[in-house]
Amino acid sequence: MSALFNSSQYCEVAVNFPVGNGILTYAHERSLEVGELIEVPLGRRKAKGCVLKTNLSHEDLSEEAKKFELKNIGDKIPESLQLSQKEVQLYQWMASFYHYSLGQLIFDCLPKFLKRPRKAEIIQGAGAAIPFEYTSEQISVLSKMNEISGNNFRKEYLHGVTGSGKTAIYLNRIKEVIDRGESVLFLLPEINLTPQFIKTFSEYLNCEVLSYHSGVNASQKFHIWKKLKEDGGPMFVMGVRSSVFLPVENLGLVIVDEEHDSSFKQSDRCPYNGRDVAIKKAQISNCPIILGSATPSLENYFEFHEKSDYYFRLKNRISGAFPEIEIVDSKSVAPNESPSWPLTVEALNQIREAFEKGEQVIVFVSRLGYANFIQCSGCGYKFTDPETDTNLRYFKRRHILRSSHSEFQMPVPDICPECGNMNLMQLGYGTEKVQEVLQSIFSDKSIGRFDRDEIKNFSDLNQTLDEFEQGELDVLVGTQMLSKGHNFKRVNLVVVLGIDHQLNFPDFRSVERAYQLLVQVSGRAGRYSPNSKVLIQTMNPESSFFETFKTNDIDLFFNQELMVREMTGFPPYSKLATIFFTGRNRNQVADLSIKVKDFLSAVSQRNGLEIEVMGPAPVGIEKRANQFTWNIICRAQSYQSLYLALKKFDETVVNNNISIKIDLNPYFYC
DNA sequence: AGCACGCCGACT
DNA sequence: GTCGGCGTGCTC
Repeated sequence: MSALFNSSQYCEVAVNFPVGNGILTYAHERSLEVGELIEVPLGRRKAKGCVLKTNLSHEDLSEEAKKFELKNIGDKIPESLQLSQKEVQLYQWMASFYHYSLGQLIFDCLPKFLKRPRKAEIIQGAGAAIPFEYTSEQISVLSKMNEISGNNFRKEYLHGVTGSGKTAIYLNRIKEVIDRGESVLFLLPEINLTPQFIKTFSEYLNCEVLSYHSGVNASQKFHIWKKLKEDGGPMFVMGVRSSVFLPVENLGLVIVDEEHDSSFKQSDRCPYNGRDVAIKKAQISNCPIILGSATPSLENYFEFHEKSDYYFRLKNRISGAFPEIEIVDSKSVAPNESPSWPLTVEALNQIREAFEKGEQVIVFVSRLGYANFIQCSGCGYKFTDPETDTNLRYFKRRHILRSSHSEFQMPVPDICPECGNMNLMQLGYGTEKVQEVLQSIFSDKSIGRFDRDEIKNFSDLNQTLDEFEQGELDVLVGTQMLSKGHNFKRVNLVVVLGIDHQLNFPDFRSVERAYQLLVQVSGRAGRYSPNSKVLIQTMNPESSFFETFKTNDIDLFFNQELMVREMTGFPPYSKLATIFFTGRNRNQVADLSIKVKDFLSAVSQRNGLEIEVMGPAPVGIEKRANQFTWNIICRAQSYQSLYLALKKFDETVVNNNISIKIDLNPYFYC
């Protein structure tokens, strides 16, 4: 150690604050390691930080850093963890890709540090032999997978229709990695992380199995992090989006199931996509990643289909058959004229027939509650949420009006507060209404509901699924929650209501989403029968969308949709980024949006980046808790040009009382 | 994001 | 006279 003179050493620290990239320079005397979590002085307070570079000399510093009288770092954060080189690398990539403060990102992703964390449940897998036979199609896919040499990073895609046995393929691949002593990270949407699913894996894997989801509390989460840091033994970790940050050592395989699912996209804080971060994580760990789905995202279909050697396909169901698709014109049933509304006569007849055959029925409805909103027939007054100005949804059993966009709720009023009229109309329908209608028509049957309103936790979920399994329920009326994974033995009729809402949603992905939803919902019918049906009610039965859907040919759909995207210039033929501006003063928000638009257009022009900047415009819910939000949308041919322009923007645009958020690869286009 | 400074309204 | 409202500005 050269202790002569005041030859201080310096370090770069990613500090948990939202300005720029969040990286600041400090002096340090004690020895420091990259990835250490420390406290640093920031203005008149202390902030948390993560060490990025150590032992820098004065010459190593940037001109910017030299202008400051650099302060000394503080102590190590007590009870904290230390990040590995690979973790730091992943966060650095994310911060740069998503244009987000590195320090803030790290502390957003890490668990809360606690003195005495409560133990989380870790299951010891039984390692039983797989008792079922693989089909010839599964064997063929597995042998093609085995032909690929090496355990290095590569992106694989497993595209298998619903009921084709993707899980068995995963299981085979996972077993192989565990047997060689490495760990596996398996990401999936929360609604698919069912107890049944966890049980399946723990039965056949000969290692510790742990799951990470919203039901795991902060204390248990920290315990899991510590356990993973200390124990490099083979482990099977399955979890939701945020599990991608778990410090799994000796990672040998990453799987992202239901890759297309919107729940991999985070919308608040750093708006990352867990699937894309998982790809980067696999790359950093130099191991393969498998993306899987019955309904690939168009972006990934475009990337893999007929382009990749690692695109694998299962086209047949293990048992049962694909359901017949019947499109029914719902214009025949007018609201409030028929007691069966919103169900058509055709739907009711087929439900009755299913009952006569001793079968069960699933009715899919796109919305919750009893009515979408309540309106006064006298003066047209609508009951709205004071926070967001959106219509309040009517929940009959709870006797409340509730907002879908905030916590606001109120008792159902008897009279119109504007004109005193007592005739308040209920408009639109949701799951609760459909349940009531079915119950009144089939009074000797038992109609259950399966939505966020009714199913609040694992135990509700298990109970309702058990009741359905046992035949105590004849019908399940449900939302998206019903569309994934479940394997019902006696369901050969699925009725779909409200798909028009999905199709008419003003977003370039609305058709893709509607298609994915229909495929997933259809996947619940005919898992064990050659004769099953999906009945779809729509106001546009002649639409070519349904013609395509009826063919059961997903390649046909994808090719049509790709043509539309190419003509309109949307992803995968372009890359998008949305920039949000939020502030209390509407004019300032609008002015800054315009300034930034002009700035980005000029940057693009000057550097030949060919970026199209659309907007600005207020967002769907412009005013929220007294804050206004506007956005602009940037469209480019490549990530590179988008990156360059947004980097210039980060470096140049300074704002004081308007907060700015960049959403790269936004999921919603509005 | 915090946190302090600073300049105007109404309270013991 | 001072307590406190939240606009403005800065953080290695």
